Amino acid sequence: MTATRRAGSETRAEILRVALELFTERGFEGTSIRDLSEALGMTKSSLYYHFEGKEAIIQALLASRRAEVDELLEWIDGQEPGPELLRRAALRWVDSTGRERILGMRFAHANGPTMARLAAQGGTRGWFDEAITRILGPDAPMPSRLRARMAFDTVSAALFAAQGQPASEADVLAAARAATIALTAPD
Amino acid sequence: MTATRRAGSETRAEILRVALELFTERGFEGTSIRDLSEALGMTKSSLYYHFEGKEAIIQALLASRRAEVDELLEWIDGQEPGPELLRRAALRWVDSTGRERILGMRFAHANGPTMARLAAQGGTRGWFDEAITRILGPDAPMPSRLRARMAFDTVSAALFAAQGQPASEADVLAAARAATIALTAPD
DNA sequence: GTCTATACGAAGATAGAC
DNA sequence: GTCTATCTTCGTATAGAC
Repeated sequence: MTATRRAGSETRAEILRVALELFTERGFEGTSIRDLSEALGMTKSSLYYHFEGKEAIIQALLASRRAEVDELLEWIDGQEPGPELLRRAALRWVDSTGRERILGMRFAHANGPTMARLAAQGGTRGWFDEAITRILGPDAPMPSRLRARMAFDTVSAALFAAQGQPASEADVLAAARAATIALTAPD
Repeated sequence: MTATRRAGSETRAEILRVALELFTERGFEGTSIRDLSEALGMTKSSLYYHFEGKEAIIQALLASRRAEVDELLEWIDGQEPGPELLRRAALRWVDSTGRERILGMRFAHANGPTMARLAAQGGTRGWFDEAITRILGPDAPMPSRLRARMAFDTVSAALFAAQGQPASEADVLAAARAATIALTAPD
């Protein structure tokens, strides 16, 4: 935030990268600090130098995800409201999906209970609720809200559908895009 | 299978019921044998009398899920192939969703890595692949396969979308049904 | 910043009495 | 079938040297 500082915590970034990978593959609870430190080629203790604990790592992971949703919210605020805003917003979200976000989604998917727990305390939950309320208005009926939410979640759904399948990332994103369009078709 | 036996394992069923609940809420890895036995009002040791271990419990849970997919496969085999079979089959699946299956889906969703692990060894993975191959034929391109799979998975997706939302089960099923229809619309 | 060593509790699982 | 120990392993976390 305060511009230039010393280079310093490159290790931190590396830890986060590997943690995201392992937590996604084996789940948060299924990954021990041991596993993580071994994958990083350092000892557990060194890990504790960089992060207060396992919990701090997942929180840091979440924070970087949060930024993307904030960007979406800002974009929505700058748009003209209207019946096609939902599709435009959802497609914008889907089309801006990159490697990191895919990993984040796989992660979220692989860690349902953990995410729910963090949501309960922190403020994870509601990131998208906020977006949907701004698009549909505060009085939209639940079925519409659910359908809108599903239109945003198509990448996650396509990822799920592709599990165990020889599907490329491009296949997944294409399926997601098509689904978003289908789910936001006018009645 | 061999018809009437002594009443016996009513406890087994009770264990499975509670296990499904806890594994779904807290995740498989996040639920200890302790937690489970306490929720059941018995000791860990008693649990071990009924099941060989934690792993055996989850396997039993999976087996009962398997039956429903088999039923779907059989139904598909009895149908006339054609371009609308996908929609009919997917709607049949969605419309036959009951309490138990919803729990099973929440469970699967809450336990991604565990499910993947079981899939790798046992034969979990591929239950739906089989159905989709029978419907679309063995040569269907990947994007079509993914989309078809997503059409079956709408309940799961709607459940995900409804997390943290004051949505009723009816809302969820309605959203799922609408999504299945949208996803199986003819080009 | 990274290491060795270790404390401490919780987890899965078993033995054997009732 | 259910209980009371008890074993062993693994997990998070800390102390303190280098």
